[in-house]
Amino acid sequence: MSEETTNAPKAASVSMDTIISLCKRRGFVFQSSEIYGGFGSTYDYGPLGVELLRNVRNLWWRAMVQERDDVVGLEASILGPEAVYVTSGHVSNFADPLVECKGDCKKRWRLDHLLEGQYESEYGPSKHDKNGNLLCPKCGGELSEPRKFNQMFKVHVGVVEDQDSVAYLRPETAQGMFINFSIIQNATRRKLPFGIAQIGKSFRNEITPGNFVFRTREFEQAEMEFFVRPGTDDEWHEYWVKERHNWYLKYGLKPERLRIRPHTKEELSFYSKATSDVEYLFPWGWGELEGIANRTNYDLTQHAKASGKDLSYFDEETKEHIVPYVIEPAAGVTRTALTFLIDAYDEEPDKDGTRVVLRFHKDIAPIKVAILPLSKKEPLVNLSRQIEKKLRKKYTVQYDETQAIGRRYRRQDEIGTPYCVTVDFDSLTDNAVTIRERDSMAQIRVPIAELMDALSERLDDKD
RNA sequence: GCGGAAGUGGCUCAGUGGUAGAGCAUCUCCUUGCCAAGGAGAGGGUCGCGAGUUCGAAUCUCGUCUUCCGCUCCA
Repeated sequence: MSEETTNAPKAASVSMDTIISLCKRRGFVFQSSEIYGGFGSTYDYGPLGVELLRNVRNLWWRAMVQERDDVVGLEASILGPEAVYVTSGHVSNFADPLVECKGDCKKRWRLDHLLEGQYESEYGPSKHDKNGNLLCPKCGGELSEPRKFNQMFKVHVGVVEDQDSVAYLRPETAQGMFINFSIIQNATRRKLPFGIAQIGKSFRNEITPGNFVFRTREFEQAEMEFFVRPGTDDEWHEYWVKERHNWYLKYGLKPERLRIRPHTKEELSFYSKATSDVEYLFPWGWGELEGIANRTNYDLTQHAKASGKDLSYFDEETKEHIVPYVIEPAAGVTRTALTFLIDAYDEEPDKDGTRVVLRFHKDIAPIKVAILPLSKKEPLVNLSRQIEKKLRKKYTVQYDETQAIGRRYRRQDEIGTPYCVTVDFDSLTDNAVTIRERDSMAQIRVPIAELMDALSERLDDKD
């Protein structure tokens, strides 16, 4: 399944420092709580960043829900009772017991993996001291007491401290779909196969967040649980892997920087029968954009057992109760937005400098059109403002009148605006303006009366 | 969390004991000006935060927060 090419694919040559700097300078995304010294692993999205995120969400929602008859939406709560996450397995499985080498190498090991001998292939048979205690597989050093790293955020609900109850911030949006499966199935009268989709924030107390917004403790997921008949799950799994791969291609990610990678047995999650990742070649290497997992009937079965509620599906044709299998495409919204940014980044040599362009797909671009009067003199400004007002009803627009026109084009290039509309002195007499295209820098003259149609032809989907 | 490196205006960086500089960016005015950096001017930092040493600290010490690279984990 993974696409091996003869030429090794090349990651974007842009450095993360460049991306991080651009993101802050132009108001895409930046460190949160900066005036207090910054707060680890949290980021705030500025004016351009929110538009970018919104585009990612909307395009995902359109493809996954609105354009399909077999998927419906959901927005479940972020707070959940302990029972949900005990049942889902997250309370026990999301707490990795780790031991640390107190010797020279200071490496950390997962105790469970150590006990199962998972490191033996690399480091040889397990080492023990004379009392039979395990030693560091690498250097033979003494190991620390195991410590648990629970990756879920535990919160306390209730105003009276000693009577509060434990709740968790969801570590994935998926559980909302499972625990509401029957309600939604009844409400929408959907027959198998059908899916429930949700976009929202999830929280994981990652041991090591990093790579800018790639791995953060608070992140946004776009997940869909697709319920199918047992026995058809493998086909559907394959279907959704292709479907999701194509989605990224459609919005312009470079094919050679995308690949599908099936998980090995060892790395499968506790709930998964098979998982394939859509991976992107980031500046720091391959990283997961989206995981498409076959979660089997694990979650519905567990929740049915724990809650005592029947979560099966009754098939009218065969007159039997089925616990559906689940195929789950789970994408990261924030991660996807970052990927579009990195992938779109381009520098081209210029007279004596560089032109920085974000070559966003038109649907991804935060700003669609910029209105630029050639001069700040009236009546150019007035005319430009009139055009701006009209375009704002349909598109995200920026108006800019400061400094030289060439510089303003560059500013728009740097934030990936596909089109600039320039109003000049001729516009006053010929009632026409210039549309300048980002990638080719080509210009065409169109009558103001036809401007909206001309832009629509370029920016809107044609059916 | 552990090991290593770092934290000076929006960005990149200089300044290593005497109360902060540069380039770029930003803003204003001039320039009838179509692909950046022409002219004149302006705003902006107390040097991550806290404490200590000192007559005096961005510059030394300690603590703390944050970032980056590894270990681990995942959308």
